[in-house]
Amino acid sequence: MTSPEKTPLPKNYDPKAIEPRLYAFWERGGFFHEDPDPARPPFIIPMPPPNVTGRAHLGHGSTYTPQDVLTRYHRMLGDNADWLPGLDHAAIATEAVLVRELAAGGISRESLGREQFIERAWEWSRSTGGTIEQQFRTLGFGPDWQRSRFTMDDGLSAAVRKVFVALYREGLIYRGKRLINWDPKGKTTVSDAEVEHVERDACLWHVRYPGADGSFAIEIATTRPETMLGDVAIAVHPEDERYASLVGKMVVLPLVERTLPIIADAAVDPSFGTGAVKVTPGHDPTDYEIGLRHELPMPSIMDLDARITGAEIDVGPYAGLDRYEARAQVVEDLRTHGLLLKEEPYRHAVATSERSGDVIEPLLSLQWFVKMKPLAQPALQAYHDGRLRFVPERYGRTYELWLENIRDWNISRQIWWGHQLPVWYTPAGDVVVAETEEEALEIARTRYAGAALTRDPDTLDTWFSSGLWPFSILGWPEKTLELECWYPAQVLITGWEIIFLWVARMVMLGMHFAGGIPFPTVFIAPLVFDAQGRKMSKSLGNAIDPMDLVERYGADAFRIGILRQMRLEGQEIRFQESRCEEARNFNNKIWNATRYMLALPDALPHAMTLPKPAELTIADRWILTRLHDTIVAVSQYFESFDFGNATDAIWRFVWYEFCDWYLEATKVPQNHATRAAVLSFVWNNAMRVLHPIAPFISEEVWLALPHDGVTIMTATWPDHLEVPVDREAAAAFELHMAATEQIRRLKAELELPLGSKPVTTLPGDLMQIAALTQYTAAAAGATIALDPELAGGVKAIVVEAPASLLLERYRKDAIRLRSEVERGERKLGNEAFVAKAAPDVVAKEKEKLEGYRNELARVEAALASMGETV
RNA sequence: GUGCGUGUAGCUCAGUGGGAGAGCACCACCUUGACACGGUGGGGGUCGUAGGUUCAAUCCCUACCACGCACACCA
Repeated sequence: MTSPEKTPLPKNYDPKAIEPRLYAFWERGGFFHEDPDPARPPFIIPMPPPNVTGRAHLGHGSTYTPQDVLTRYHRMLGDNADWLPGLDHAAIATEAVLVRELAAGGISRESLGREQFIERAWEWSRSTGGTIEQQFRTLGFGPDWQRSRFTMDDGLSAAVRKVFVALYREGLIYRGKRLINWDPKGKTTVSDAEVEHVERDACLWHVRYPGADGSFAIEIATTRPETMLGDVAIAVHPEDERYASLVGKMVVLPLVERTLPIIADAAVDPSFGTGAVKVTPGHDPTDYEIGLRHELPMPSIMDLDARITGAEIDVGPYAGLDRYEARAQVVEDLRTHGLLLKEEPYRHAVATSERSGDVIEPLLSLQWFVKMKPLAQPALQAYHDGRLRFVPERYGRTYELWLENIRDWNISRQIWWGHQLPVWYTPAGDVVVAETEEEALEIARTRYAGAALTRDPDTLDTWFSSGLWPFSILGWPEKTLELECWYPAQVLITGWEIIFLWVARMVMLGMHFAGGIPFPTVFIAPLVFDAQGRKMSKSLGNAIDPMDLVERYGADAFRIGILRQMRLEGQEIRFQESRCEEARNFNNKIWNATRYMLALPDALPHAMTLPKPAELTIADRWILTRLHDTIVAVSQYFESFDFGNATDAIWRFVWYEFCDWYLEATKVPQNHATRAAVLSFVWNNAMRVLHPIAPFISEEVWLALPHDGVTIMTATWPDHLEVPVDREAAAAFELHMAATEQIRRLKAELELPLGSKPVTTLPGDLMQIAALTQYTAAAAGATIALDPELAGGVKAIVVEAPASLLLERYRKDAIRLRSEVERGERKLGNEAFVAKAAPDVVAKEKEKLEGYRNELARVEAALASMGETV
């Protein structure tokens, strides 16, 4: 391959001029696309499908960039690598947007009708759904777009129905009246996993319940006085002596004058409040459990609008009031009756809907559930026997704990956008579950001798369909080649906040239906917060749009910036935009190093042609050795998901080793003969190592230099075995580096004048140091000279300068060296140390002491010669 | 309440049982065959506190303090 034409490149790297062009080139070339190939090891990552309504945010930076990095890395390794993208229909979020839009036009969901509503939802999904995928392209993410799936696709919907019917027939899906989490704002149930307990300031009211026989009264404490309308008992702890004599007696429920029994139940904490609690099984999870144990009635006093209703039990004058109005009214009436004993400020965790933010209302309702224990068992087993592991490991505990305490999953939602339950009812109320309406009719005819069926209006929890993701996107239940080759995937990458909602459910459903764990490894990426550790949110105004960052610094800089902030054990990133700016500077550095190479008079030879080993200089050998080590390190960091260290390793190599030292060394005449070949070789390899992290600039540079192939995307991952290593030469060069730094320091401290004429009388290797330090012969009465006797291993630098300048320097050195010598002597004088420490540690200590003593002797001699008493 | 994580330079964070590190910020100097989105040099930390193990602790153990997070039916 010939050297590309040497056209001058602009001085600053301009990502905007390059990134869109390269992305289009990749997509047009079909480089992201892959077909199953049983002959090669698979590397599959199912992309967590972003909400169809969503937009890219910084969280995608920390969770999706690693997926792109690993996919690109494994593609270069030659694996059958594919990153499978898609979109989630985001039932509640989408429905909420549409309902809001309709309301703005004065239309209700019901007046529009289900069919129309769903048509709108489809339109809306189609029109906005492209946004996030386009944004992902801007970020350089390269999933296999041709395989993109949507959770409402025909195929995926069929899988959903199949799974539902199968679970129902196995008895793992059932319908029942249970206490569920009602979201009054979203007008739907939500699962336990979608309920968030938020600390809020509230009030604890102490209320007096008079005894029915008038001989006593009992005081209870509650945060929800309005629910007392649904009270069915008072409960105390069985061993609470204060109330032992009252158990079995009756009290009168204030305001509505119902008599309630006093019961004993261990769920009551005697130390809290008064030790006596009101029991409202229809509106509180604890009370519901107590109600079940004691076979208490469970009246509902609230409807789906969270208004008080007297439909099931007498609620006095409160019927029709909103729950908060009712609370205020009840409190006021209690006060009027003298039954309110105390009001104290109280801070506690309130159950809140993650989606709508509204306070959850526990309600008794007839809903559909998945029986989780039988599904959880194998999923736990897989974790325990190591088939499934988490990185970092501690997240496995989270997974384990949840599965051990798992409760049944409420899957029916009262919204329209989503997978409608494949459930029909006969006029008599018989339940028919089938994959299609035809099948349902058939069942109804044969089993119930009727054909009039009404379909259940509810839809499934969004997470039900995403729980099938790793296999539904591969064509399940059809026996496809994809399923055969690409299931299970190799890794799943996501944030810890959806370990329960999504990860655990994929494991359970995958094991149950697809024949095994969906992925052996789950990498939990850190979540992104602002620099103060606060969650990024629109309302706080601290949210950073990744598109803005790309605009300012380029996609590569965004990726590098966020990857460098990822630490293996970290659970959060306190995002600093400055990291992206630094990364932009880094890219500019790469760009200019490339410009330097292209501007050299030497033609850059083919990238894989190195000079004969004997011809390589120590600078060449050093940078090649460092390249070798960098390839090994980055590969290992990728394999262990340590993206922060991987990026740092490349950064160090490119900037501090290649640019700061090697490029400078190529300006020294003794390195001229070999530099073009070594530069070409090293830079070609470095770009390939960089590519998974910074796909654009690595491609642009790689294409600009001698290379094989059409795109770096399909180039091979550098093989460290092809990079010559010479540790001895590398160590020698490092001595030169140390000497160079020493001289620079002296020059800076002594403020010696700069010049441009290199000294030519120094022996071979020292020339290099002289050149790197811009060393010049005597000027203004000062000279720095290298001790030529020490050429093999530079250890001392002779400085001649005006005594006044040197004196201070030597005094400082003497102080430092004396303390070092003292430290060493003390350590070696400690018999226990010499006797018990490892021999090599002792030997090293002796060597160090010796070195310091020699140096000190030199300095003291110099001081003495200047008339200083030492 | 239980569990987990974190506390190292002004900031964000690496790191190791044997002389404390990086980037940014700061100070000084420098336009040297690419880069001022640059180069060179420098100042700055009792490694949260108190004990313990060890010849040796920033690192291991214990307790405590501070912060963050998850789980939990304290109404």
